[in-house]
Amino acid sequence: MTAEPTPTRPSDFIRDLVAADLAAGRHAGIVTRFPPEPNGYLHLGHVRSICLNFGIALENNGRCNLRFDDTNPVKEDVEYVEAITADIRWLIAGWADHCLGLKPQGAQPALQTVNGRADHYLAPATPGAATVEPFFASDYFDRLYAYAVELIKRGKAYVCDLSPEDTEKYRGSPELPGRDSPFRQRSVEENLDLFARMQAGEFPDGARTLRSKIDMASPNMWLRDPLLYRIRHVAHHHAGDRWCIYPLYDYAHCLSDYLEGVTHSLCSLEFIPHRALYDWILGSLDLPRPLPHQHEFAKLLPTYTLLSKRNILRLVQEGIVGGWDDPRLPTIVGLRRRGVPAAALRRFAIETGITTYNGVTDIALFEHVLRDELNRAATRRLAVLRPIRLVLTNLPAGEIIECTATNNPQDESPTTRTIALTREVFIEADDFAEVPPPKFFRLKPGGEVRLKYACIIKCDEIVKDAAGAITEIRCTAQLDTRSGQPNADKKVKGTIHWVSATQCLDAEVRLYDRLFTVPEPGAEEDFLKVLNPKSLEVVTAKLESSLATATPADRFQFERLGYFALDKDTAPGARLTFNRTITLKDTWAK
RNA sequence: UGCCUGGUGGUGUAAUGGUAGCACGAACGACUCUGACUCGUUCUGUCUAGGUUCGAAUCCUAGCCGGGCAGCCA
Repeated sequence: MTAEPTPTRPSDFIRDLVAADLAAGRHAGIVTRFPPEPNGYLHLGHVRSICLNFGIALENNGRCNLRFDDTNPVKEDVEYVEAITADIRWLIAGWADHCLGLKPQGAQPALQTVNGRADHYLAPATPGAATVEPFFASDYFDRLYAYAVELIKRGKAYVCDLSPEDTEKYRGSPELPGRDSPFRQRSVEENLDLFARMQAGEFPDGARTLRSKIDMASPNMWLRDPLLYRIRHVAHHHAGDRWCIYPLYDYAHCLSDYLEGVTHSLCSLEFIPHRALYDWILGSLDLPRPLPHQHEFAKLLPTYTLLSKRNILRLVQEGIVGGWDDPRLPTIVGLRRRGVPAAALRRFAIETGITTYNGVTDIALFEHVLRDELNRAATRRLAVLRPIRLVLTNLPAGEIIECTATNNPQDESPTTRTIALTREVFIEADDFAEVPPPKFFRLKPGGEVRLKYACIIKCDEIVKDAAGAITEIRCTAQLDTRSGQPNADKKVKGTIHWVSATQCLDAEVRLYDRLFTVPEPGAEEDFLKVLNPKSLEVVTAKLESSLATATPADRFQFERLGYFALDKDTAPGARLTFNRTITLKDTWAK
């Protein structure tokens, strides 16, 4: 008997719970959902939720609906709908694309009969359907309205005329019970009439609300007759101008889940007190299908970054970064522009696990998976960020020595390319020291070093300008140490990268670093005071000429420096612009 | 003085009454035509006190400490 190869399928308390529900026959299949509000961009913190929801769908042959939780038109915009949809597609591409739940364009929940009772259900689009779109909570406004009428008829909801200020006063505080609204005992007929008139636009914003009738003395604040509907005389980005009353999150969310046949509604820890309300609303209606259930897990909070929309917005608005897709930002668009592969984001989310404990995750773990992904995938190239001229005095000008370079040593059968060694080359300024510190393996006066893929050179002379700055290093090339030559196996302690001074490209290279200098900038009194002044440095680098054909999809390792990707600022035919995604690990303490 | 949650190395997690393990990190070493990768060694942990039990991170009691809850936001 041979052992089964054990796939590293994640296990956590939510997956256990899903498995248990399946085993108990509570659901025919698994449906999860990812419910962003279209009022900002997705960021690193969302990745855990996306990977959890899509991962569970994937592992159970289910689906994960992309649903916009768009119940607050004053904060939302179609711009975000499109950006978020694109981010999700990119993030799950090649992994869980087939689990992405979408619906036929314009589809609404359909009436059906279940066990002799009327019911509504919105089926997903069949795979490969021509015109599809995400789900929208706002597509359920008619249904939600009908459910609200039903709640009123059952004596479980009422129209309240209290002002926002009075509503707050009547609610009490966590230590003190609230008081019943003076409008709590209105008759069903009056409630029905008033609710219809709210919908008809007879009252101004804030004049009335529809509230659930639960328990104003509940120790759970979210059970003190929470609001179901408020009046907002504004048009909606998706639903148009048909409505002037809009449902609140708690009311819309559980019912949206139900209408879509969601089985497991996964959200973050702060919604724990809302769970009782989620269950109350669904339980107060006569719904024939199995009810969805809410389960909570801890948000992802990486160090050295800021995740809240408000804080990211401030960085954008104050011009500290260049926009929502600035590569220093933890937004998905920013990360993507920086060159981070989606697979690295997924691994980070999966490897940090799922728990109910709110902690911080060392960003070093992200950097580790990022380097690991890139190490496997990136094509090696030579580039010099801070060039210094080096002359091989025993090579005639104009002579070109072809050297063979490996494209990726991590490949099983690595391919190679040819690079040109010429009399004049550039090396990294850091790789030469006139007065070397201890254990300096690189080039120094009288010292030897290998030019990677070429030969060993010896430093004979330093040329300086009037100010004493080094302008040129003069060396002798030991051509018999090239690969295939008799002395190819000669050992030297250091190997450095280089590019031909005559066969190279100029490029703008943007060197990014962490945006903040402290692990938890969000805990500072003012995070602007802990900004890393060196989060971006722009240099003009010298690249080997094969990089001329780089495309945005390529991932490169500039040897001994780090991983780089072409930036979208690169205009066709113009000078190349590269972003540094992450440096190579550097264990040589400087 | 309310209710809801939660506490395992520096960090993230596993162990579901039976050897406290894994990963990141850090330190040192080996290898190296990338001071990368890889490999090896080492480092640090069950919040506290009682109890149940042959046996407790796990169950019970009490305490300590942390997070959350009073938007017509989600």
